Order: sequence, then structure tokens, then C-alpha cells
Amino acid sequence: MKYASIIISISHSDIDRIFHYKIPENLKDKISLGTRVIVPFGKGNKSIEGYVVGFSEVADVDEKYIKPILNVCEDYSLISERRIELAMWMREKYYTTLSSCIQCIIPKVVKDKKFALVTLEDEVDENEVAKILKKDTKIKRILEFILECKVIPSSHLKFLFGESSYGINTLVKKGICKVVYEKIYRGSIDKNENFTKEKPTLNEEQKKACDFIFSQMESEKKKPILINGVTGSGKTEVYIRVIEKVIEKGQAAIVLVPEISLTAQTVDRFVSRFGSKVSFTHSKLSDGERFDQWLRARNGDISVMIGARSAIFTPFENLGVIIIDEEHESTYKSDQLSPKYDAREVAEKLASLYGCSVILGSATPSINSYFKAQKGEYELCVLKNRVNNLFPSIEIIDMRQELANRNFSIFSRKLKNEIEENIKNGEQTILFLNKRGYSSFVSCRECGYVMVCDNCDVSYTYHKGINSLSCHYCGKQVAVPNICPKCKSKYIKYFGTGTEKVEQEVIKAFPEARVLRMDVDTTQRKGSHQKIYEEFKVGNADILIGTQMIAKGLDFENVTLVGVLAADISLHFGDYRASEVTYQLISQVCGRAGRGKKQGRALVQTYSPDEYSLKYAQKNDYEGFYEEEILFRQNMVYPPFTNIFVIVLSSSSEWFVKDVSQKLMMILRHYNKDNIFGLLGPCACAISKINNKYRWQIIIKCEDEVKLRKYSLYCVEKLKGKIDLKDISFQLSLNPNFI
DNA sequence: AGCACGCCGACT
DNA sequence: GTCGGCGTGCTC
Repeated sequence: MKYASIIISISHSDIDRIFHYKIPENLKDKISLGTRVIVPFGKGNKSIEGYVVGFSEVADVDEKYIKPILNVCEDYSLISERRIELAMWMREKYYTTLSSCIQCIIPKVVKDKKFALVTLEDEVDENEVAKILKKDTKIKRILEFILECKVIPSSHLKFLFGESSYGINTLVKKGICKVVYEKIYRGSIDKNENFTKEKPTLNEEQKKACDFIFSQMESEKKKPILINGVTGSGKTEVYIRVIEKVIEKGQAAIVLVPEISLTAQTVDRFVSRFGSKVSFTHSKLSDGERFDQWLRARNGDISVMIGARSAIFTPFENLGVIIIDEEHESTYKSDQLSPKYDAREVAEKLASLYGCSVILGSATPSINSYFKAQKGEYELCVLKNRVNNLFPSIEIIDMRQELANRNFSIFSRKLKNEIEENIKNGEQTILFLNKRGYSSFVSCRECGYVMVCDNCDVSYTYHKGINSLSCHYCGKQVAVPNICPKCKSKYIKYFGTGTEKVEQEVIKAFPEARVLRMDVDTTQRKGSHQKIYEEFKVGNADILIGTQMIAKGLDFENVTLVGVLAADISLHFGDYRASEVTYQLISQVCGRAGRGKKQGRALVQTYSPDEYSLKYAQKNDYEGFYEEEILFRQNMVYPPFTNIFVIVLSSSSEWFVKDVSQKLMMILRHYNKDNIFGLLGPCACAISKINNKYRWQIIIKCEDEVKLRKYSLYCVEKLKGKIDLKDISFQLSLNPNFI
């Protein structure tokens, strides 16, 4: 071939196309598809990086303008042909440049990397080891991990057991472990034979699920499989059996988990079954370590990769299965940097490119995925039974009754009694405040009435500055009422209890209790998350108060009581997914109770005890909840029946954003010829000011995703031609996690 | 993105 | 007459 087709590594729409370069004789055998090269670019012939994405006999400009490739960066390819195709698909799907998609798929290349590995000392004093293994401490758990893996990067240990290297240092001092610096981490090759932990036997349901999945994996036309399995139904064991099958066939597997659930227990389960064939990635890895992982996967040294969202790009060319656990988690969609990809969608694309299977698993599937299963786009597989059959009892407490009985505290009498009981019995309690985002709403404490926009059926958001309520879907504004429109009570005011306040109240109500708090404020320092976790786990506290972050993954045997202080907070945050999120949160947080031998109980306090998401969560009836929720989505025309495109405009001038937003709305109206797009707004965002930038938004709805994106972007471009772009920025997103 | 070319105001 | 302002346009 005469020319190489090259993508320049500058992310700009003007340069988002192929440039042809001559291939010099001396580089001919070093250049292949996916090679990273250095080319002269632009008038100044500046040396710039590029990626070879193809070859061509012809170029679209005269030969005399075509420059030669200067050099290659590596003598191997960074991105395979199929992954170039993936990048091209991502460019269309997520509306960015090919260059940024390629950079998302490939790792940062780090040469001359060297990193710390922890391994056992050549001669170990068995007595010392036995002494440490006797007591259940953090050091014991670290040592067990090292014993199992034999060699492990210290950054893995730090991720799993906390930032402080105290535990590792102690083991080194006692002469049990040593730290070595190596260029390549090879895992422990001999450990597979030594580590054959007994396979748990599958129950009937698990067996059936495995057989079903195996048959699906064999079929020609593979659909993604959605496993709806209640907490504790043994989904992980099913995953492991599927991976075993895949490895048998000489293929590889990717397991995605929300970062928060990538705990030592999860990793350990996979390590003890797959030994050195498995590896994992997480946020604490350095670029060098990340690249090393990438190389090991590419070279076929490992067959299983476990990690958060970005692990979807692990370069297995013999991909057999992609498993996405806790499928409903919002972390699978990146909302920040471009490309704003959704790992679930990328997984499906990879499946079509590699002919592999996709398995989505969750106790509380997203409405979107379950809808696809109902339509037959996904295969559904249900696991109903708990392996140990101990389901926590969930009770819903009507806080309006508490008020009627002149109890003005944040604890119902029942919850207060139960906590006291638990302290007496030496059992632990988790108090959960499902605060998400910053918005607050207005509700009546007497009858539970919540101010809701009648156009959009989402709760009004209370804006402190202007002391009024606004719907941030359509922008409608109303004054805060003095008396409840429904029951005429004067107990109508905005809702906004913080964890700090809860902590004070807990100390006041239970002065003898030892209390820990876990939220964004107390976990800002590195490693403080693990520290609080560790403290609670070893029993240094009776009560743990927390937000979202304690709802997931945490496994404490001695927790027998979970109290949800105000389920209303997630019910009314003014988003069409409020019920979905509440159902998922309540199910998850209640599942924290009774993980050990004792039966757990959960108390859910609310002013809206009739809310269907709470009722179904109490009965643990996902299907019932889905049936009701999907009707609401259909009636109000929300996803999955439509797509939502959100344009957020921000500026330091309040009147300017408002003015530009209105101009944009006029343009949108003008081009909305056949009214196929639903237009809402403009109005202030739920978070109306961030970093002194005022934020306004417009919501556009349309069933056709491609049309929606094209129309929205076209109108924004039209607007950009008309206004001064200084001091205004646009943020565009399709079906974002948070509106 | 980044660099060159290009066409108007205050200097020797 | 010329030095430099940044608006416009192109990059194999």
C-alpha cells in the first residue's frame, strides 16, 4: 500500500478526519494497523502523534502535498482493527472525535516502569504467621491475601486495605514479607495448582441459570442476558462458572463492578478460583501499573480482568464474555470527560464485534434493562431464592403518625427503641440518610403532601435564594405555601436534614453509644474511607451514620438493624427516576442488615408511606414495582419511551445565561417544524449555581436518539453563530445520570 | 489545537 | 514607511 491513513491525536472537530502519509522504506515492516507514529503536521511541520487506522492506494490530495511518517512510537500495534471499528462507532454514538475515542480505548504508554511488589520472605517463621492469623485484624486479612497471591503489587493492597502502608510495614518488620521493585508483574504462575479451593455446590436455581446461560452462549445470535437475582442468591458463583466455561474454550472474560464493590472479598473470590489468570484494575493504579495490566491482557498472560467502568477496554482479542455486575449503577455511564460513554452500550458493541456474550446482573435491574428484557431484546434469567434464606424484615414507619403523637424528633419511637435494644445486645446499627445531590423539596409533615409540578409530575425544587419553588424540567415557578394545600396544616416546610445534624441528634438521644459518620465530609482525606470501615468492622462503634456510600458493598456481620431516616429525600428530589432510585437504594441498604447468622431488620421512616416504590421494596417485589413504574414512564413520556437531551448553559452573569437560554429556545422552536421534539424550559438547573457560574438548562425529548442529537447540536451551532461566546459555556448530554 | 497569512492603528 | 494587533483559515 502506498499511504497510511492516520488520525492525528488532537481532539478537534476540524481535524477529526483521515490524513494520508507516505510510509518510508525503513519503517515499512514496523508499521501496521494501530501503530502509534510521529508525523509532521500543519504549516510549521510540528511533530505530532498519530494512529495508523488504515492503508490506501490513493489519497484525496495531490501526491506532492503528502508528507512522510517520521517515526514509530512502538514497534507493535496499540489498537486492533476491531477496536478501531469500536472507536468509529463511539465517535458516532457519543458525538466526539475519533482521536478522543482512540485515546479512551488505549492506555497511556509508560516505558521503563518499575513498581513495588509485596511478596513472602524466602524463609518465613511459621510461628509468627500462625500468631497473626489467630486474631481477626486488618493485618491478618492482608497476610491471608499475600499468602494466596504470593506476589501482589503494593498498590493493590493499598486499594483493598487502605492507603496507610502500616500493615505491610509490620509484616516486613516481622520478617514475613518483603517489598521488591520489578519492571513486570507476572503474578504467581505456580499458584493455580496449589490453589484449588473447593467449588461450592450450586443449588437448583443456580444450575438452571448456568445451563440457560451456557445454551445462550452457544447460540449463533446472542442476546445480552439479564440476571435478576435477589441479594444473596449466589450470582457471583454463576459468574464464576460462566468464566470457567469461557476459559475452557481458550477465551477471556471481563467483569465490571461498580468501583465501590471491588472489595477484598470480591477480588479474593476470583483469585482463589482463577489464580494468576485473573487480574484487577482500580483507581489507585499508577499509569505504569495500568499499562502493565494492559500488556498482560494483550499478551494473553491473563484471561480475566475485574474492574470498574474503564476495564471494559481491556484488550482481550479472544473475548468470550463480558459480565456487568450491579448493572443498574449509574457509575457505568461516564458523565464527565468526553467521550461520555456507557459501559453497558460499549459492552453490547464489543459483543457484536467479537461474537461474545454479555451478562448483566442486578438485584434491582434498571428500568431500562428490564424493559429491554420484556421486549425480548435481552434474555431474562431470574434467581429468586437466597442461599441462606435469611431475608431482613422491612417495616415502613409513617412519620405523620409520629407528628400526630407529638414526637418531633428525627427518630420514630419504634426506631429509637430498636436502637436501644441493639446497643444493649452489643449488636450494630446503620443509620442511613439517602441524601443525593443538593436539592431539597417542600413537604407537609402532617399529611405527607409534596409540592409537585402538574406538567411534569416531578417534585418542585426549593431554591433558597429566591425562597420559591421551581420545576426544573419545565421551569414553572410557584411560591412556597404557608399552609398545606391539602390538609391546611402549618407544618409545611422544606426538607433538608444533613448527616451532621443526624449525628448530633444521635449523640443527644443515645449518649452512651459510640458513633461513626461516613459521608463526603468525613471521607475526604485519603484512606479515611477504609479507616471508618475498619473501625466499624472490628466493633469500635455501635452506630454508623452515612449516605449513599454505606448503601453498597459493605459487609458487616454484626449489623442487625438498618434505619432509613427519611426515605422521602430520594423520593422527591425532582427527577423522573426518583422512584427507581429509591427502590434500588431501599432494597440495597436494607440488605445490609442480617448478613451474619442473625436475622436482620430494617425500619424505613417516611412521610409518604403509600409511595409504591417503598411498598414494593418492603415486599421485595421487583416485578410489581417495575409494572407500576413503567406505566408512569409511558404516561409521562420519559425513558425508556423517549430519549432526553439536556443542554446546560453556564455563565458568571445571571441575566446573560437566562437571555442566551431564551434565544436558544427560540431557535429550537423555529427548527422544530413537525413538533417531533418535546421542548422543556429554559429554566434554572436543580443546582442553579456552581463555582459562581449560574446554570440554566433546556430539555429536549425525542424517541429517535440520532435525530435528537443532530437537531440539538444543529440548533446550538446556529446559536453560536449569533452570540458572543465569551463567558458562556455549553454542556450537552444525552440521557444523563442527573438532571 | 496551533501556526501562518493578512489587513488596519501607533511608532521611528 | 514599518512593527505588531489578533481575526480567519488550513492542516495529508
